Amino acid sequence: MAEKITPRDKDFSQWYQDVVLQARLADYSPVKGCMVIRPNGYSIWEQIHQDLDRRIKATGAKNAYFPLFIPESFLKKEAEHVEGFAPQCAVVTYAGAKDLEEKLVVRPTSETIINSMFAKWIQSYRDLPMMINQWANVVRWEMRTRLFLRTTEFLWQEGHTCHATAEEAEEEARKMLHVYTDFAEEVLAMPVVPGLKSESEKFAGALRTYCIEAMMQDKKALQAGTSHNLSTNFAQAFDTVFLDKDGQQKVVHQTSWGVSTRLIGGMIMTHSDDRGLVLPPRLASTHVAIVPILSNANKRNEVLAAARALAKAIQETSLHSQLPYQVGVLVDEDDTKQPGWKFHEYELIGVPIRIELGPRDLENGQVVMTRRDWARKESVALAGAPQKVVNELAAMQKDLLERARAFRDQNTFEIEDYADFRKRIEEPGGFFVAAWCQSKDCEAKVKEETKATIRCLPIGTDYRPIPAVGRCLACEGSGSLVRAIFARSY
RNA sequence: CGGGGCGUAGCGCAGCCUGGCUAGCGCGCUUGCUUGGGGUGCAAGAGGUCGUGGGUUCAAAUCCCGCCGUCCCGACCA
Repeated sequence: MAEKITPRDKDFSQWYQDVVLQARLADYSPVKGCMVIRPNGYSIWEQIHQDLDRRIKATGAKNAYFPLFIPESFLKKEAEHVEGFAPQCAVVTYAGAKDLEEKLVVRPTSETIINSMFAKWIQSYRDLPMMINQWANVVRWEMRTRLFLRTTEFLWQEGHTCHATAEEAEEEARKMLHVYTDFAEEVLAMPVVPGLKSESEKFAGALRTYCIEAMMQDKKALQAGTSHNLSTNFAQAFDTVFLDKDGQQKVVHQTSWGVSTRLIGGMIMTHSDDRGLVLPPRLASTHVAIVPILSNANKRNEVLAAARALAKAIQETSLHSQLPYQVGVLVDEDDTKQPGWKFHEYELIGVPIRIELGPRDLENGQVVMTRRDWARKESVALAGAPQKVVNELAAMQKDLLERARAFRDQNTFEIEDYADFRKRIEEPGGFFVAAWCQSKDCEAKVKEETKATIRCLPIGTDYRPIPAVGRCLACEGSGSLVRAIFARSY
């Protein structure tokens, strides 16, 4: 069933696609650029949804749902917004067997339609802050698509908040940046750099955009989440005003923030290897696959009984453990497949821990255990196996993050000389931290000449870009320098 | 929209350059036996309008032209 995986050294992009397809996470649909998420892939999204939803609610946001269709006029109310999104919108012009009086945009994001309701719901400062989140699908007609990373239709979570003051809105945008940073690192085991987008890279309609940027195994960057301070841009366009304590009519200050199914792609490109998917335990639904070795017909029932008892013991032990999830254990009793076949299969789909249990083990009172991110097998006493599983699941979650962080740090370089930069962005590649004079021209020049963009401006404890000394990477000027991460990206 | 590749069995491909015999191979599938601690082995089977339309020719999977589909690279990507 499963073909051999294309070696990564040939073509990372092809390797990535193979992992997605062969681990049966997703397929392309008949509609170009649209993705069918298979059960294997969707269960990962369910874990993300469940965990992140809890974190979002903890900030006070409430879930709601807004329509898929947005009247075209709504989108046009905010000038920068429509300019940024119009080229990639899908628009319904004909429905109910006739041409529509007003065209309907299939939402590329929901700022406008949500603001149309905010304007009705918000009357006084007592209604603030208003914090709404929705889990939904959006459509963006990109020219080029990639499974999970950039699909025509994708699933995401988008939060939209209204606040009485600019300070509160800014605080909210920063708070969500933290939520995303913690989530990416704790759950996806994907280290990220939190920072600010440059003017040219920020969200269309935002005052400023915070983001988290991750490094993939080919050393390219991936934007993994964004949190925008929208200031009053949309509120002014939609007349979202409130009566403040001082009796004055004021415009609300807003934020929006979101992450998408792209996180799944990022997680794959961070951890997986040539044998297939590597799933951080917190994203797995099956954490342990027990493969009973049924070679000996006389011992068959004994082996099966031991395997089932072990599964039960693991689940029970995990209930009393510190693990923040319930451990899923599978006993693979299918005897139309050989053990070797099963080993490959569970590696392909990324089951974190595999246990072999056969007649030989029963005699010795042990099992053979291996972790998906190990190259070795270990013999473990049967009695101690459940605790060992719990320990290794926790350790694997930690190890994956640390390994990815070490990889990123090893491939992040300080750089000053532009000629040197042009050489090294090609080979070996990576993140390049350099001084930037904050001019659009310098940013554009670098992009034009090297295909590298400013992924983000790392921020200090004051959330502002970190001042730099020396000279701008591109123009060698020495005025108003900040540190910027330059990299090629997805 | 540009540049390139590919379309032959469910999947992956060879054959094409240099036209010709019954269109092949691997995996998968079916049946039986065997095997089972890293994708067991053996045997017998099923499965193909060679993407599509036209042209050249005694003869086209193979040569020529159009079209369609698909993938990669680029442009695009809050």
